[in-house]
Amino acid sequence: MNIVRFAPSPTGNVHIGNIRTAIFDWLFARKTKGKFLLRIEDTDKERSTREAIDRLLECMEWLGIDYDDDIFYQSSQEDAHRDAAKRMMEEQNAYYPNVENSDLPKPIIFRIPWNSESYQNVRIVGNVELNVCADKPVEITQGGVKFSYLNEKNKVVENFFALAGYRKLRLFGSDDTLVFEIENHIDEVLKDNKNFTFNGCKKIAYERREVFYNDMIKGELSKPLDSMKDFVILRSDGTPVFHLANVCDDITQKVTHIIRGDDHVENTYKHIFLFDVLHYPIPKYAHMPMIVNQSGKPYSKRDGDAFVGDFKEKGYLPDALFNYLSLLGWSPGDNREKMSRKEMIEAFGLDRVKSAPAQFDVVKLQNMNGLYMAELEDSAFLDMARREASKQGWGEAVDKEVFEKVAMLMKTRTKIISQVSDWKYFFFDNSPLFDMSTEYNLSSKSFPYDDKALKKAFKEETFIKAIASFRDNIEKQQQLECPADFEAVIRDTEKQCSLSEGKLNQSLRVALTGSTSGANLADTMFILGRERTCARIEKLLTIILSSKF
RNA sequence: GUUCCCAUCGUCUAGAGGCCUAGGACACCAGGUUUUCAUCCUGGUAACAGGGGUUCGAAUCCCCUUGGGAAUACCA
Repeated sequence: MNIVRFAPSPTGNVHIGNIRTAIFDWLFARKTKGKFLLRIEDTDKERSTREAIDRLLECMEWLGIDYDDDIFYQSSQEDAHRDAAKRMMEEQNAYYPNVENSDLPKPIIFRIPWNSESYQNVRIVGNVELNVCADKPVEITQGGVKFSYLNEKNKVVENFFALAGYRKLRLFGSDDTLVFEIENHIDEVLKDNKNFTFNGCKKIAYERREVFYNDMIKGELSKPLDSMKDFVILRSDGTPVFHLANVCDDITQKVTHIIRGDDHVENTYKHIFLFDVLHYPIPKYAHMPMIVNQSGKPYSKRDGDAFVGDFKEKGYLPDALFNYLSLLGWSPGDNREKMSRKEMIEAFGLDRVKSAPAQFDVVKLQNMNGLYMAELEDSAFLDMARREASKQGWGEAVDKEVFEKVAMLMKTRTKIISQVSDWKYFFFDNSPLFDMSTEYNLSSKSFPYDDKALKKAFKEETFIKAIASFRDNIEKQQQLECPADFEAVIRDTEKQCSLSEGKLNQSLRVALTGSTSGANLADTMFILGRERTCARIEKLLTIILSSKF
């Protein structure tokens, strides 16, 4: 059975990059009928908080990302981590660093294994010869090989990488004589902790090897061993560092597939050795592309906008966010975009995940959200709208029944619930342009005109005259008891002004709402009523005739 | 500095050597929206980063360049 895990560290707010990783892990687990485990990596006690954990859990629940088994807290595993480090020491896969002042507590450092020709993930790639700077010493210690060489730009580059990167290392003096052969002295370095320093060396030669693995998303990836360093696994205070804890826990939790962000590929090369040394088969790896923000930069926890909870706060629907995020770096391969969980699970596969980073686009998210909004039950939508209007500070001020009517009219064209602020033109007449003297001092405007729409709608004088006639007709009209009555007046006015049917719609809409899109015009007028309809037209005429636009 | 990764419209993407005059979605622009009325409709602009190969044929394979990103911690 496949076992995957989502392993966030609760040191801040979960951002969309994190949660997108969780989504892919979850999708993979559900698709393959495996397990999706949640592990909280709280070993950084300074920065981990209970609050962050609670918020994370809340976000996951909101998005419907359910996990199997109990939550696994990494902090509960410290003994296991220390044991593992101890075992590595015993098996000489780890060591204490050489330091002058030996009274201080020492960390434990993991050694990239010297003897790794039997490792399935290590291979020889060729022989290397480098001209070293003779005026700089070549040092060989437990920690690795240190020397300096001249790069292509003739700059001195200092090199210090793990011992394991230098199998068959040979050092040559200025007269090309062999001064040192590492294979003859390796036990002295490894076991007796002996150091070698050579001055005046001219050339260094060794066999280059590399670690490699097959990434389920990115294909075969590799890294030369002479670009890797030994690394600390247990701090001098006895606490485990990320690499150790992470790998130990994956072993404890029997994780089979590690699906995580791109920023971990480099760690993978280290972890492969750790798994090996701990005698555990290397899991399958899949590294997902990062999500970048509007300016094309990677999201960090500092990006306030990216906190998942904020999307909830702003009124996004969880299914919409989930759906949108799943489409960042993955696609089902056909033209489907809006998909149910079931469809996504069925279509999901790591082989279809891209390896290029994806930019987060709020506008498209909003559109996706609108698709989900339209599917909401009327009552659920109404509840959301009421809450939102209250939150915006005007919900209590309006008639409940009218509000309900408006909500039903606007439901299918609401992309995100905060757009209920656009409905204010149904209720209020005050705005910079529409100063109808009502007491209305809310911070946001009720309905400023769309300038472009205004110009377009009244480009021709006919329309100015026509809406004036319409106002006259409405004032005269006895029967105005349903939207159809308004509709009839619109049609009559069109005839009267020799306009073809429907031609007057746009101008009237702009006059009444300030915008080119909205609910059905007659419905809108019916809700506004005779008085306000006339008053708005009157006001607009004043504006136009005084050439304010 | 070193190592590694990435590159199709503004954005998300389709693309497995010939179905590509490069498809879809969002955004944008232009029109239209009386009827049975909205997840409004119709149309349009817009991309294979550049240069070399390989091949009868390249968005697709190889190399180089450029540009972006990551890692290089006693953070995770």
